[in-house]
Amino acid sequence: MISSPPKPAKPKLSTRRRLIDATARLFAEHGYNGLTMRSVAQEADANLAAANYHFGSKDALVLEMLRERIQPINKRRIALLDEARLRNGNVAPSAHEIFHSLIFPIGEEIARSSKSRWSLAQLVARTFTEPVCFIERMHQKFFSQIAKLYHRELSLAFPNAPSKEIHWHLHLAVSSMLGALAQHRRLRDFTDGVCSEEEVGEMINRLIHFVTYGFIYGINSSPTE
Amino acid sequence: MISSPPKPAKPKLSTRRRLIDATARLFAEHGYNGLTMRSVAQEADANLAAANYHFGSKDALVLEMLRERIQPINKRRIALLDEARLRNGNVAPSAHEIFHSLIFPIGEEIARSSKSRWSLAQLVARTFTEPVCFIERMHQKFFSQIAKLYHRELSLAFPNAPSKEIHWHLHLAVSSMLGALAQHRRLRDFTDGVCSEEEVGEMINRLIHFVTYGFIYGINSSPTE
DNA sequence: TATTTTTTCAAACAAGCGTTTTAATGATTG
DNA sequence: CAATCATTAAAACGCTTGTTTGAAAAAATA
Repeated sequence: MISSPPKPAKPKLSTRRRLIDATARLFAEHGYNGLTMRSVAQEADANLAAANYHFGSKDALVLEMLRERIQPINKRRIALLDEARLRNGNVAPSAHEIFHSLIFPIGEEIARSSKSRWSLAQLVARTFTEPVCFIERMHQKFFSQIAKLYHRELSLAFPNAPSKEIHWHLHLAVSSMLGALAQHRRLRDFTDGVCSEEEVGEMINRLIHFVTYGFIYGINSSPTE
Repeated sequence: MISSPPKPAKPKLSTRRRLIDATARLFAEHGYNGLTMRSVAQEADANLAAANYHFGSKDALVLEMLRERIQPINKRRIALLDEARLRNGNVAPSAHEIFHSLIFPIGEEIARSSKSRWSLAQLVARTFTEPVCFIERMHQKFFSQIAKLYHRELSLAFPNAPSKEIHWHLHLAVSSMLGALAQHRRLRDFTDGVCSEEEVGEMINRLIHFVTYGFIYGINSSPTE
């Protein structure tokens, strides 16, 4: 009457897919040490040995999950930067456009995954907090080149600012972004119930402005004091 | 000839003291799950059972360590706020004074503990990242009242700003502070070796300005997108 | 349909976990 | 000195961890 006969309305994704998604949820919630192969198997409704069969080890499983989540965001960042450059007639994007391209894609991704909205926020934040060695190396691989790209872009937007000051304030901007994402789920508690975690879009918009102003006015008054 | 006879130049702190300090180091580096009673005992040069004897459980040990580290910082914050209020003749402190009082004490504490400088930075950051329930409750106890204090203070400094916007931007400011502290040890990597983790004072100063500007200009352009 | 390959499953492995226990030590007090 | 206390020490307790194993099931290929 409702569901089609061949498949019971729930196609049930592949075991591999379910394992990765479960890993993302559990890694975001409990971190690397708190994530256990048994919890992954249970969350993914799979056998304990399945994860080791498909990925070889816990490390490889988490690494693959991170790669899958991070790469599209970085691609979107570069796309937004290119858009802005094109829109301005190949002139350097403004600070606001630059930080928009840096922060907005994460907001998009958080909003896209309607289930447990702030899961990705937690995940990204964890990536920067977890001290595990292979994650640090992975960071080096995934974020060092895009960090250089943004430094280059900001140098064009602020031709009079010393390179070191751009480094300093880009670091502060990225740190603010990660901190805001990491703290987002505590928003309600922290604001005494006034602000809600549901308003992801509001948060991202305010964050972009906050970071942009901090950067612009911070870099123009940096050597003094 | 050099050392006084009664004590062998190294007084060797009490077991309790060594256990707490070791807990701080290991908790900062590995988080709650990564911290093991065995590693604490080894780091503190104490017996495995000593921690359970002195504190009762792993939870109680970590809680006591956190309390000992956090309370003096919050007291210093309130003292700096009172100083500023007094200096201005009981007039509300400025945004810069407010955020100075919020952020500077952590910088002081980080600089004071010369050994492994960014240990406290990591520790404070972990406190906000770790999802363990008892830490969340502890946060509620230690930071909810001081958050209300800062909201009140900022309401006086920005009498025309809606309360909700102050909540939003105070949240962003605190998140930025924590993010910057958490990311501080990655400063060198992130800035391609240009900025060094040794310059804690520079970092704190720039952070205070960054956050102050982000708050001031963010809150004055908040409802309009 | 028969055969090969891929995937699942339950069980077991050694290692590490927080905690408890019991005995031995050290210091303090009578 | 004797006795009471606080502290340390080593060993063991269940329990959970990541990983491996070998057989069963399913899917794919011929």
